[in-house]
Amino acid sequence: MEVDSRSKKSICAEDLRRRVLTQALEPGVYLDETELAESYGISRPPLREVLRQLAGEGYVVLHENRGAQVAPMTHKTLRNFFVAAPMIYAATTRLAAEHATPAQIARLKECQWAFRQAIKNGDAAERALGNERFHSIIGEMADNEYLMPSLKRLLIDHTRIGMTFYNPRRLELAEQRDLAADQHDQFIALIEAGDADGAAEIAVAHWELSRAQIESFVTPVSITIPLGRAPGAQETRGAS
Amino acid sequence: MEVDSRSKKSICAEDLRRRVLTQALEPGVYLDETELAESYGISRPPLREVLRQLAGEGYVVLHENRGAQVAPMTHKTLRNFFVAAPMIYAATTRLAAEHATPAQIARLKECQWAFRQAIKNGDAAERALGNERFHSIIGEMADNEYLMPSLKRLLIDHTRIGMTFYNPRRLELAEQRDLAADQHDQFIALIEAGDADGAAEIAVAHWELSRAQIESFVTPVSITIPLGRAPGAQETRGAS
DNA sequence: CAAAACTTTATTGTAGACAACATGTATTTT
DNA sequence: AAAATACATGTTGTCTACAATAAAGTTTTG
Repeated sequence: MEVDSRSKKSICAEDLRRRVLTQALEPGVYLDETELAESYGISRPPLREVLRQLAGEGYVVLHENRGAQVAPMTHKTLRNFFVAAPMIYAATTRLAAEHATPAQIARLKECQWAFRQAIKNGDAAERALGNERFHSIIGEMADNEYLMPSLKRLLIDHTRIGMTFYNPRRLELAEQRDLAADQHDQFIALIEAGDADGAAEIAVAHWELSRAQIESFVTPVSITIPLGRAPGAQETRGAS
Repeated sequence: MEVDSRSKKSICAEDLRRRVLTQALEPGVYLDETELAESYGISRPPLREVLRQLAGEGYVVLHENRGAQVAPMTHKTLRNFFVAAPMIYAATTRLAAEHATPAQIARLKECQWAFRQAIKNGDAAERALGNERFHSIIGEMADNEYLMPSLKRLLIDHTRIGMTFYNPRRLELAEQRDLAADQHDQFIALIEAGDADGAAEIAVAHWELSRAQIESFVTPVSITIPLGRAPGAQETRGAS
C-alpha cells in the first residue's frame, strides 16, 4: 500500500522544499532552527543537516553564526534566469526525448493529469508544484547528472516566480495556463515518439510563453519588482 | 597579512574537496565519520553537516544508514560528461567575457601563473587543482547562479579524470599540457578584451583538446575503464 | 557439511546539555 | 543630549553520550 516509511528528516526536507517553492516561506526570510526542529519533531543537529542539504540544492543560503535564509531573489537573479533557462530547458528536453523510459513516461502522464486538476480547481500552489514536478521528471528522463543541478535551480525560481505572479482573476492569464497545459501534452507526445528536435522546439516555445508572461509583469513596473527582499536588506525574522 | 581565520569546518570541507579532486580519496570509497571527525579535530555532528554540504555539491553521495561515499564515476558518467561539458563551458566562458571585473581578471592571471608553475614542477595534483581553480574563476566571472552548479559538477569529474590519466612520461601529453596552458592565456586575453564570441570559441577549442586526450585513453581500452568502482560493486572501506 | 538463525560488534543516527557568538538594551560618560 | 560601552538575552555552533541500524561472525540445526 506504499506506506510512508520515510524518515522524519526526509519528510522535513521535502516539506521545507514545498514551503519555499510555494512561497509559504518567502524569499529572504530567516529560519529559526529551534522552532523548525520542534515543529518537525526532531532535534536541532539533524535539522541542521537538512538545512545544509537544502543549501546545497539552492533552496536556502547559510550565513555563519546567523543561520539559514530562504534563498533571496534579486533583480540580477531574474536577468540570469532569462539567460540560463532556454539553454538548459532545451537541452534537457532534447535528452529526455532520447532517453525516456516507458515507466518515466507513465509517471509524466500521471503528473500531467494532476496538473490539469490543479488548474481546474484554481489551486495556485498545487499548480505550481505540479508544474515543477512535471519538468523535474523531464530532467530525470534526460538522465544527465551534470545538467540536473542547474535545471533544479532554475525550477526553484521559476516556480517561485510563477507563484508570485499568479492571479486567478485576470482572464488572459487563465488562457495562458490552459495553453501551457496543452504544451505539456505536446511534451509528452514528442518525448514518447522519441522526437528530439521536436521536443527541443516545444521546450523553447514553452519557455517563450512563460517568458512573455513574466515580462508582462516585470516590464511595466520596471523599478520595484515583487520578488522578495535582497540579502541583508531587512532581516525578516520568523518563518510562519 | 590575511590570517587563516576560517572555521575548522570550512577547512575540513575544503580539504575533503581537495582530496576528492586529486583522487587522494578515490571514487566509490566509503568514508568513516569517526575517523574523519578526529583527524579534523571536530566532533561528528559538524562533520556530518560538512558531508551533507559536499553531497549537495556533488563530491560525495549519502546512503541512509550506510554513510557517505565519494561520488563514483561510471561509464554512463563519462558519456553524460561529453554531452554537457561543451555546452556549459562555452556558455559560461561567453558570459565571463561579458561580465568579468578587473579584480577577477587579476585573480585569473595569478591562478594561471600558479598553473604554469605546477606544470613546470611536474606536480600532477597541483596542476589539476590549478586548472580546476582557473575554470572556477571563469565560472564566477560568468556570475550566473543557475549555470554555476552544473559547471562545478563538471569540473569535479573533469579534474578527477585529468588526475586519472596523468602521465609525466608520455611526451605527447606534456606537449598537450603546454598547449592547454597557452589556451589559458588566450582565455585571459579574450575575456579581458570583452570578446564574447572569441571566448566561446576558445572554450570549445580547449574542450576539444581535453576531449581528444580523454578519448585517446578511453577508446583503445574500450571495456575496462580506470574510473573507479561503480556504486555497490565492492565497497572499499577506509579513506587513507 | 551446509544453511539458517542468533549473537556480537562496529558504524551511523539522534538527543540533550553546554559554549560561543551576535544583537538589542540600558547605563554611563563626555 | 548624544555617543560609546557594558550588560542581558536569544540564537547558533559544538560536544558527549546514547539509541538504532547494519554487517560479520558464530552457533545451532537439518
